[in-house]
Amino acid sequence: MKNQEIAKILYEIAEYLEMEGVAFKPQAYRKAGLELDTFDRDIEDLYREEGFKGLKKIPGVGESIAQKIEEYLKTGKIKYYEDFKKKIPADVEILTTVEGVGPRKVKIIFEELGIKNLDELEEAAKEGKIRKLPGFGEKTEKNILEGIAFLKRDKGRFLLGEILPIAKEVFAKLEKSKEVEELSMAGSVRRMKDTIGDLDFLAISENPEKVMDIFVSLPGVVRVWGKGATKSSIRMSQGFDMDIRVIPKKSYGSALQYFTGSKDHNIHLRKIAIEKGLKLNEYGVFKGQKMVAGEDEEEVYKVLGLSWMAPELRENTGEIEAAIREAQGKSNGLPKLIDYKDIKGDLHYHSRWQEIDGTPIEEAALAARDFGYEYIGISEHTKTLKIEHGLDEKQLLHHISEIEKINFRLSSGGQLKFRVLSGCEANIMQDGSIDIDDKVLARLDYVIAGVHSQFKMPMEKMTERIIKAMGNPHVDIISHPTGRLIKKREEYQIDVEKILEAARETKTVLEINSYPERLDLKDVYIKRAKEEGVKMIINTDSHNPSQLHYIEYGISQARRGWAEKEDIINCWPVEKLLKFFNE
DNA sequence: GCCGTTTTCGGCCCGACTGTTTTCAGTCG
Repeated sequence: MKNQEIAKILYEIAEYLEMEGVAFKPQAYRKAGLELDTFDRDIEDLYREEGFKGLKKIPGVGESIAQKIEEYLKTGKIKYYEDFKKKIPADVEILTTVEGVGPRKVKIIFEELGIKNLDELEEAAKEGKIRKLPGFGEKTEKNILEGIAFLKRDKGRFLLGEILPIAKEVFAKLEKSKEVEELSMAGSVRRMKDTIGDLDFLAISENPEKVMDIFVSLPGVVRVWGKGATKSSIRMSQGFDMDIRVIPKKSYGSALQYFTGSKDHNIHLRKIAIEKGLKLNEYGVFKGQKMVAGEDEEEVYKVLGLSWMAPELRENTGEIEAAIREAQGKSNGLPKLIDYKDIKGDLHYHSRWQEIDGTPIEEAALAARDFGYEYIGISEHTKTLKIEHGLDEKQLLHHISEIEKINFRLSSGGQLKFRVLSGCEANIMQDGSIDIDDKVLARLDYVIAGVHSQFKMPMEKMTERIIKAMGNPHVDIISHPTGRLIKKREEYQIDVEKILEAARETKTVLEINSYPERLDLKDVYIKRAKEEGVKMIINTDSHNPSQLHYIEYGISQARRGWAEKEDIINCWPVEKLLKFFNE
């Protein structure tokens, strides 16, 4: 589809227009780009069938942008855009990712020094050339160098699983202070996004300056970016930034709403406020001079005609419309999201057969019981995954009998209602076959299958491969279905829609893997799976008991994907689960 | 450049902070 190609060009035109200091046009191009990016029809089909008039039906696309899209579809180029590139041949997209550098600054550094990319910018900054430019100074130059170093090191974002534990620690420390009356996390960490740029905290305090003092002297602070009366910003030793704002009590709810975002959610919400003759900002909802809501987040949504919704939903992907329907008592309102306490067991646990880092089955079972679960499934790797000491058929049969013994031991005395299930995580071979004999698969309580080799197959082949595995009657679950490793490895090339269709037909469950660098399925696919009626399971892929808590990350992604309790099969009791697998 | 039950012109989300300037532009969230 050319939708994304054209969207990208529209975004870039927006940046160029911003460089020129043109008002309002950048927003228009950005809006059209966003609409095209998320448009569910192939733009070429649309143009073929409905022509120029069809293009103008896309929201945000009018006469002028439609002409440019038409030009691209006919010639593969847009002259307006090519002219910009010729005039300013700098990589705007990359350069503006540097903290403190926006389109206007890119224009200046290009026109004065001919800088086109990050390396050239870094060199010029090191040579002290940047500080001499109009509107720049020593500090800006230093910030640019630090910004580039940061980008090079971490690409600017951190895994939810890296950040959340630290966030909770900092939260506990700040909360203990007498000066802090009320404290919340905000931003992407409150929305539980899979990666986090920085951490945002909001507080109520009689003594904001003291809170700022405490904040900038937290352990682990390596730099103070700024310290104002109500806002401070710091860099932590782990490399990420944290912000705090002290908010007046009467505005706390609207500030929480505002700083939780997402940005797109907020823009949409503000437009609704305007339509109602209200003004929404971080200080409250106002009718003229009069404040009509602000202290309580739920009230802020209510006066705008919406029901309150969980932060995980706030991505402007339909939750606002759903919250309006909810508030009006209509059907098709907000989803009743799976709760963080709804999971009854974990079916993806690797134990001692791996020898390297696994722990024995019984230890895992007791840990899972203490974690509050009713069951745990031990799913060892299988034989073709040599590096993980995968089990062969004979060892799998031994695995089953050992689990039977453990279940017997755990239930003797009769007081313990806990069950260990025997499973495996078998390999989907290149041709879609499973590396373990069907007769042995049939003896297990359940079978997970996953792709662990040959990741770089063409889309058609990879899709076929996984669909064939789902067709095996013994395969119940597909683990980490897209294979992504956040910041490390792209998804496999697969046709997600076809996979969903096959999963529904074969009643195969798709895993939501909670491992911090996986979170696979990701939120948008979870939402699609739910819409298609495909069942999912949230597993941790733990290799020892201390990883069982990863389940929180998986649940958060499920919530971001609008999943409800009935969509997730490990919210079920064990009998229902086993019956489902047997069918 | 787009849009419209405030409709074909006039408005578009908006406030805080930094670093530069000497009253404010640029960037960020």
